[in-house]
Amino acid sequence: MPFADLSWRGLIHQTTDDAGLPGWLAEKPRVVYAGFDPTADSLHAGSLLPLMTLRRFQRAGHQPIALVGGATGMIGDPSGKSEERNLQDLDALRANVAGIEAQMRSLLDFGSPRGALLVDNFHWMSQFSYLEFLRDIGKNFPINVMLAKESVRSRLERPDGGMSYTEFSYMLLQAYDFVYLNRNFGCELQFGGSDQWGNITAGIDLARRMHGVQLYGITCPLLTKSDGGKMGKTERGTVWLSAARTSPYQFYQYWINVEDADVGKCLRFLTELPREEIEHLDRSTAENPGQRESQRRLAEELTRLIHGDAGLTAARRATEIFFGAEIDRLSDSQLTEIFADVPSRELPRSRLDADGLSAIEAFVECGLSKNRSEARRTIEQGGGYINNRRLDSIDRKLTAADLASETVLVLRSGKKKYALLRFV
RNA sequence: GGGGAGUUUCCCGAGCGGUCAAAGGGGUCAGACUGUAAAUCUGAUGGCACUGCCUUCGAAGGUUCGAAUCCUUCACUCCCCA
Repeated sequence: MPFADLSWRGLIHQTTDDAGLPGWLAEKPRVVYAGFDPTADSLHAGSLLPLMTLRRFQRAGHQPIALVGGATGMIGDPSGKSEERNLQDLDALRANVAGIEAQMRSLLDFGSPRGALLVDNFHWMSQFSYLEFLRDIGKNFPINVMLAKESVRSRLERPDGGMSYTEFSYMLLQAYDFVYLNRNFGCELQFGGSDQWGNITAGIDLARRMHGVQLYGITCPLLTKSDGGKMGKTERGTVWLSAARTSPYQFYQYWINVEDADVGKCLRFLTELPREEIEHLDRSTAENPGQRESQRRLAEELTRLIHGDAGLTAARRATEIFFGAEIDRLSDSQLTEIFADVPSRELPRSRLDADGLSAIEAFVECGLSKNRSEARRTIEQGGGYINNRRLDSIDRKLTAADLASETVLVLRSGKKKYALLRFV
């Protein structure tokens, strides 16, 4: 049942047993694992795909294991990476793992009897001595097979090519993870992006050699944008799942702005919307692209999933206001939350007294205009707004009556460049 | 070592004694249109106390009522011949 679901969603790139897997999965609950990199204390948009897939398996009655690579993260997977990773120190890794775990709790059920597990391969990898690892694990890897792996070959073929012995060993570690999870948790299926194929099959080979057991692997296509860029990156950087790093508003906006060409794939890969609804949304995008129904639905689903109903409400409210709704009688805390990403500046409250602060000065003070000439120009051309109300005169003076909340004035230049002035 | 060309406002690039804050293009900023898209169109684009004033055309001096434009020296860049 999950197989058919994964299949129509386009999530199946390769499997180790096309014919057998659907039946094998339907037969009884299985244990599935996918790996995550602990390179930061938060997961990012790119982690959503494997995470959602684990969630699909769990909902279909299987037991998911999320493996964070505390050990492998120290090494770095050479697949598709441009350069060798900086080795991270232990404390940083520990903190990262803790942050990631907290985020996974909202997507996977860790509580019930056969609930999801979160494991860190540092726990078992750090127990090995070098000699033991070579003797027990290393001897099972023929060098010629390792060299033939895509991840290794492509690296060696590059003009600036080459990789360290450490990176070369990466696949042994990931292979052993699979064997370890099989032995200790009965895990029999590994899921990953198509770039993980070599590492997954390495694990399957190792299990067969060491224990004579048959394990399985599924890879999914990489989630890329139609223009070749990486999904989950903006000009301002990575889209994180942590609200502290990427506000719910920014997160929501990222998905709202997904290209028409990519939105169908995102709906299939990242949401749990049923097939009929997604197909309906596809038609809507084709016939009525201006409505952007698909993008709205996508942003809504993902924001709710990651940031909850409260996060979604906040993101929507921020969206309304960012796109021009008049700002009136709000509180400082509401404004601060909505405009969390906007530059702000404090001025003494006395500046609003008497004749008040000229609009031109306000634009310069908050940094929206470099100098008075620029501020004058912007306002003269109809691009100056206070609390989202267009300024109609360059002589406009601002007083306490213009505050949008207790102490805040919201300035805007053009369509969506905002700044705040706080009067304290 | 000899000969030649150049250095202009954010960038490219015109200007070669007054009408030059300096053409044109790019970029940027606003406006219109629009799907929070792309494209397009319009306006603006040294500063300020903004119908006026001040500071800019490699640097410093000089000629002139007046210089980005002429002269001198200096600095840097490029090309050609040795």
